[in-house]
Amino acid sequence: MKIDIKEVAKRAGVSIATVSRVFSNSDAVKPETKAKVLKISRQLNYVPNPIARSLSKQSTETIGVILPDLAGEFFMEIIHGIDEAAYKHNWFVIVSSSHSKRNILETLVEFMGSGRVDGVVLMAPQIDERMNEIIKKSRRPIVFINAGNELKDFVNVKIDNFNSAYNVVEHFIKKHKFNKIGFVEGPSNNFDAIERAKGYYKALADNKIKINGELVHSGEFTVESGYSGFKTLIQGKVKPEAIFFANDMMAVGAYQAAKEMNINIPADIAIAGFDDIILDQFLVPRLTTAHVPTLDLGSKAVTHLIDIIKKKKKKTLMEILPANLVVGGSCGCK
Amino acid sequence: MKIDIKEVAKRAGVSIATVSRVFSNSDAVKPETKAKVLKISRQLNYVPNPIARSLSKQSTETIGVILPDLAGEFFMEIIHGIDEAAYKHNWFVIVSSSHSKRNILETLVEFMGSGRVDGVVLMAPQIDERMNEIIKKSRRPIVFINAGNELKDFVNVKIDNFNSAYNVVEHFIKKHKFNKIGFVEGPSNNFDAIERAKGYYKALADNKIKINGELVHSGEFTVESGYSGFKTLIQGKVKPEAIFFANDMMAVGAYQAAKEMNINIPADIAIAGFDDIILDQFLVPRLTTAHVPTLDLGSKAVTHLIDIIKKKKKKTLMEILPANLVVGGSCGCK
DNA sequence: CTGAAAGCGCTTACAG
DNA sequence: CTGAAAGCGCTTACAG
Repeated sequence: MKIDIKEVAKRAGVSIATVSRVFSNSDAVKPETKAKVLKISRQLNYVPNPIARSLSKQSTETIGVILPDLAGEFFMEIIHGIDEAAYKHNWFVIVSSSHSKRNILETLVEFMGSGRVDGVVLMAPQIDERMNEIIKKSRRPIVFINAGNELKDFVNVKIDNFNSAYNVVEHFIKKHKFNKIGFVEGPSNNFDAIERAKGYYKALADNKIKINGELVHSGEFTVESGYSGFKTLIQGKVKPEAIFFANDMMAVGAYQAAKEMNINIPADIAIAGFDDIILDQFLVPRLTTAHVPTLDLGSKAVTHLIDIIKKKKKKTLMEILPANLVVGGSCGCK
Repeated sequence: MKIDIKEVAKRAGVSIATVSRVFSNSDAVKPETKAKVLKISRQLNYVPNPIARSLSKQSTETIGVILPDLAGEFFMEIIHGIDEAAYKHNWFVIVSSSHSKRNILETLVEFMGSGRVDGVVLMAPQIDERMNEIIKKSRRPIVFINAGNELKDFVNVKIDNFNSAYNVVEHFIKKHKFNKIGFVEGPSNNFDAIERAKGYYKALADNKIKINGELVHSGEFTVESGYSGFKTLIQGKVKPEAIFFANDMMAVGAYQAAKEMNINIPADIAIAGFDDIILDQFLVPRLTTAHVPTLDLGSKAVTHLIDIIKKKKKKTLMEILPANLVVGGSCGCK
């Protein structure tokens, strides 16, 4: 037996409009009537059909999430944050990651064109021309996570790469009195990597430490590039006292290289990274790094998105979350 | 300007029924008519509204996924597998994890009662009475991941804990000629842990190795319990040649303990785990373990679910995926 | 406080 | 091969 609003209305002796009002609990309904409807509903195990409601209200109370890839703990935590925030507001989340077969663009079009979601949280490593067009044309709000600075007219929640990197390097300088500090950069087209590099240079400059090209090596955010970056720097002309890796995965590569070369961290050389991935906790000594608050990234994005949808006012906002310094043993502390 | 089926129909000079047919591409439509509709649609950027379609067809082409918790790489990969499989079939995925505030039960009721999803993939650590009732009453199909054996009437995709654990232990016996093999168990109420323990005991028995209670220690699947389990066994009366940990996190604890105690793995003692978490790859030496195919777990579950929904036949099936042995250096190989 | 009725954007059996 | 019309299960402006 199918239980719909009609059935409940019939059994409660009221119209479907009244039943509807009871469940949207906005309009006034006489308490007795309400009680009766609720009682019948419970008996019948009735739950309003959200699909029908969505069609009628022209809103789904669902947000779409588009991530570049569903692998990796970083994205996992973002989804976690998103899910938590959405739940608080009683919203649903549809997740979609881009695979080889499906690109971000396609998913975005799908989400935007259809009435399936009321808004989208988008994390795209880079925004190209076509994507930009879709975004500009879009009627539904979009909140970005960790996008570049080019998106002036949107809400963008991101990490403070610059200052956080600055703080890591300054820790080396102020606390440990190092002045030969190596740096293994990230990919040159990566937004995060660029900001982190700027932080490194600025920290040196502010502390009157001359920048030495011998101490800087390019990397790719991979374990391997950290491994080779470490070896190169350590065998270079200028021997660094410390090396700052633009992300933790590269620092992991450094641990491997150090082990092979019988170099002790931090006695022989200090190390720091960026991200605070779970793996760090298992490194011996623990890696000194900047903690990226992934969970917050997700939950803030959702909260902003729902605000925009509900209030229907277009907001422009850049929220920058700090990545606080996490001091482990790899820098020489402890 | 709102673009709906009516608008497209008007501009293409056909009825909405025809437009609908073009997009459901089931019914025959004259090629020229179809081309015309498609052209107009493209111009207008028209995409059929899936909400309206769902209401009309009484099916959503969306599956709900309920996981005990959205944290941890294990679940991440499951979602990844689910998402991939769903995408292949052009279905959507709504994810929901249980938090402190929301339990699995509540989410299940929500999914089942409403017309929001056509079926559910459920991963629950244990199935209690109330949950069982909901499950039994449910009209929509449910596919379980890693549930116990009690669910005879459903599709259940799971890991072959028993045989995989057996293989790990047998590797110690056959390949390395060990006969003093320690074991750190998982939680006693955990289904996976129980099966893995059985595998350990059976491998010993089949190889005529006497079971020695001194060599078995209880653990909690945590790093800490692995740490203390390792210490206890290594300082026990019977010194083990090898220790099998019921999961990798506990083995990680063993690495830490070994380092502290200046014990070399595998020279002084061989180690093996179960799960093949990402962390393993960074352990030195790499951990020997059983690889749990999480991705497959997710994708198989979805594929079964969609099959059931589409064919509308109730299926009962227990699909058991092997967790193949991954040989690292921790057992003494290499 | 409540009901009749139009409407949300589709699908599909029926008729032609 | 195509169209008119009923229907999917709700919401909500309007009238009372």
